Amino acid sequence: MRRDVFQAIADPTRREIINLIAFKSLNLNAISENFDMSRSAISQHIKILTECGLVTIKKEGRERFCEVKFQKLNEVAEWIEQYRVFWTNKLDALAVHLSANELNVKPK
Amino acid sequence: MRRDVFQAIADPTRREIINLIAFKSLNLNAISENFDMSRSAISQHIKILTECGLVTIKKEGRERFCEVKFQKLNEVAEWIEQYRVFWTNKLDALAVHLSANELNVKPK
DNA sequence: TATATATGTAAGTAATTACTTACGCAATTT
DNA sequence: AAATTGCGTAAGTAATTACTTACATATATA
Repeated sequence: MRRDVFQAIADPTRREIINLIAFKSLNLNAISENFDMSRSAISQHIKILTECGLVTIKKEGRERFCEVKFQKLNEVAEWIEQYRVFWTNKLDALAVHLSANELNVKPK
Repeated sequence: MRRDVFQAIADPTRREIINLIAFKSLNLNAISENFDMSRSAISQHIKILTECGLVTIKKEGRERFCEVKFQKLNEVAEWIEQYRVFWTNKLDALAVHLSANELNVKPK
């Protein structure tokens, strides 16, 4: 069972969940109130998010508050950032990139 | 059928394909030589990548050369960048972010 | 022209995904 | 103590995914 951040954020519901709890930790019921699906479905999405480390849960009595571990997004950010020079017009950045990588531009 | 960039890059094989053709446009056979799966499977991955706009195909005789349209990655980059301030230590950046958004920090 | 090459696609399949309802359990409230 | 609340999870299901093999088509080569 693959459980990586790329797969976790592939689902639009899970991205919405992250948006929702980005600024404010919420418990599970509060999260599911924002969606047109069962609490159980949300619970299962949260499970996937915690399994890949994107969300952590803090128990408070019978409630579970979910919060985002943003640094996990860095895995995705880094993968994308290596290509940013190709879609911006900053050719200076490309030059920096190339020299930083000592012109080792061969893939694989 | 969902066909967005988030879903396209969720698959590790497709990310490898992008890595492979990032610096050098390759035809389909050249791409599949790098993988332990059938040419047909790679062809289907390429189809998904083209359907979401991440890859375009240029015909040359009987060959089809695949190249990455990097700016499509911007959709993902932007979604992630909004959270970058939360995982870097740059609190100045956070301040800038907050003021830039006029302190409208409520999700949804 | 016959053959080889490069590719697309249909059909089939096993595994995975994204849900649902039902149930159980722990914590809280009455 | 009994009822309510918050949550996790099992089981079932329909749709999707990631492959496979087989076949069709267009282009290039002998």
